[in-house]
Amino acid sequence: MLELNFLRENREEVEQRLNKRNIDAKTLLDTARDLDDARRATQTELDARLNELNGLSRTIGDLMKAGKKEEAEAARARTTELKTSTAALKDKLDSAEKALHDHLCTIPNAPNAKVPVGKTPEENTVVMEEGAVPVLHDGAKPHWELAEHYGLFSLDLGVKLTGAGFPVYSGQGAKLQRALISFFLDKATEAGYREIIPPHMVNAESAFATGQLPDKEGQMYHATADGLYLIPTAEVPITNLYRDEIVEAAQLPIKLVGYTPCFRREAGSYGAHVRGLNRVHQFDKVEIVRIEKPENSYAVLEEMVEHVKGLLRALELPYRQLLLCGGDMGFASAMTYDMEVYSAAQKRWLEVSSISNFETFQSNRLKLKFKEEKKNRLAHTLNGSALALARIVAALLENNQTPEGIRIPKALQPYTGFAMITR
RNA sequence: GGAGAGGUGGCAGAGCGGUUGAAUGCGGCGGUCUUGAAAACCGCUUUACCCGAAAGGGUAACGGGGGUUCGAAUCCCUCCCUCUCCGCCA
Repeated sequence: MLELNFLRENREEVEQRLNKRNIDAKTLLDTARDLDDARRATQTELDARLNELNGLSRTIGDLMKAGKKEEAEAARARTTELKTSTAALKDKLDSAEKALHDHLCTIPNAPNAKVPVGKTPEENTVVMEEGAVPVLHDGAKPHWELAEHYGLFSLDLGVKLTGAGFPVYSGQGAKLQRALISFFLDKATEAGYREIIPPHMVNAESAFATGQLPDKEGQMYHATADGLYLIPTAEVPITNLYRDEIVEAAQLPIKLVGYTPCFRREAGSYGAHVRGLNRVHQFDKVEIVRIEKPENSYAVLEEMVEHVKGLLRALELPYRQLLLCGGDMGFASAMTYDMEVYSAAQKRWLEVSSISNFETFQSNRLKLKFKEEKKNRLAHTLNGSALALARIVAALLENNQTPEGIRIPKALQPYTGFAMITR
C-alpha cells in the first residue's frame, strides 16, 4: 500500500510512475485524495465534539465531588445530544476510513524510474546473459522423461496422493532436492543471512501485510476451518516476523533466509509448457529477505542479484537477468529482476528467481519502521528467490544429461554424495 | 478434550468507575559531579491520526470487537492468546 502522505505530497511523480503499469493513475489518485479529504473533514468534526463531551464529563465529575447535584444534572442533560452526534460521526469516520483503505488497497506500487515501459513479458529488458548453452547428445530428453528413466520424481504418484502438480521425489531425485536446499541455505548463511524456519501456514493478517491479500486470494490454498493460508512463498512468514515492529536504525540491515515448500493454486494453463516441473502446485524454495534503510535499498537489490548470479554460476547453468517492465511487474513491487535459466532440452528459458524491492509498499502494511534520530520511518523491504528448486532441477537434469547418466555440478557433489545420476 | 488463572508502556509490576497515557522499579537518553569511570542526584523517555506555516492545540489506544455510563485500564458480553493441573500424543 502506497503511503498516503507521500502520494499527496508527490502527486505528479507518483502518477507518472504508476502510469508505467498502463493503468488509469489519474483517476485512482483523484479518488484517493477525495476519500482522504472526506475522512479528514469527518475526523476534525468528530474530534471537536469529543473534546466538548470530554470537557462536560470532567465538569460533571468536579460538580459531583463538590456535592452540587443540580448543576451536575443540568450538565448531564447537555451530553445527550453530543452522544448521539458523536456516535453518528464515529460511524461516518469508520466508513470513510474503510472506503479510503479499500481504495488504497487497489493501487499497485509505483514503479521505479528505471523500470521500462511495457505491457507484456516481451517488453522486459534483458540486462545480461551468461554461460554457454550446452550441446546435447542425440536422443536428449526433457526432464520429465529423464525423471521417469532414472526414477527421480513422479507426478502420477502425486496425483494418486493429492492431485495434479504435486511431485513425489524419490531416490537420487529426493537426494538432489535436499542437496540443493542445503547448498542454497549454506551460501546464504555465508553471505550473512540468518536462517529462519517459519510456519508453512499464515493467518489473514500476515497474508495482507505482504500483499497476497486481497489481490491474490485465489492463488493461495485456504484452510477455511481455521482461517489459515498455505504460504505461496517464505517471503510471507519471514517478512511478517517484523510486522508491527519499530527497530533501531543500528539493527539494520536485517538479512534473513528461509527454506520452505511453497504452495500455489495457479489457476489455468495446461500443455507442454507446464509439463513436468515447469509449473507445479508445491515446490521448494530458499528465499532471502532484507529490511533496509530507504537510501540503501536499490544498492541492496543489486547485491541480491549478485548473490543469485553466484549460485547460478556455481551450478554451471546458463542464465540471463531480466528487468521487468511496468506491465509485467507484481502488484507490490517497485522494481523486479527475474533470473531465468536455459533449459536445453525444452529449448526455453525458465524463471527461477524473482528479486524485488518493495520500497515502503509492504512496510506500510506491516507497520514496520525504524527509529532514526527520534523519527520513525518506514523501512524498505526486499526479497528474492535464492533459489526456486523445481525449475532449477528441470534445467539441471536437461542440461547435464549424457548417455552415461546425469552429471552433478561440482559445487553440489559434496551435498549429493554422488557425481552422477545413474539407473 | 476437561478444570482453573491471567492478558497494562522496551521489560518487571501497581491501578479495579472521575485530569490515569497510566504509580513504582529496571533499562535507555541528556545533564550535574569526577582526571576518567562507577555511584549519587536532576530532567527526559509509547504510538497513530486531526487542526496549524510554526509555536502549539485536539482525538484515539491498557489483547481484539461490542455493550453499560455524563465518564471505563477499571463493570458486562464475546472472540483471540498465554500460563498451571488432568487427559491424549509425534
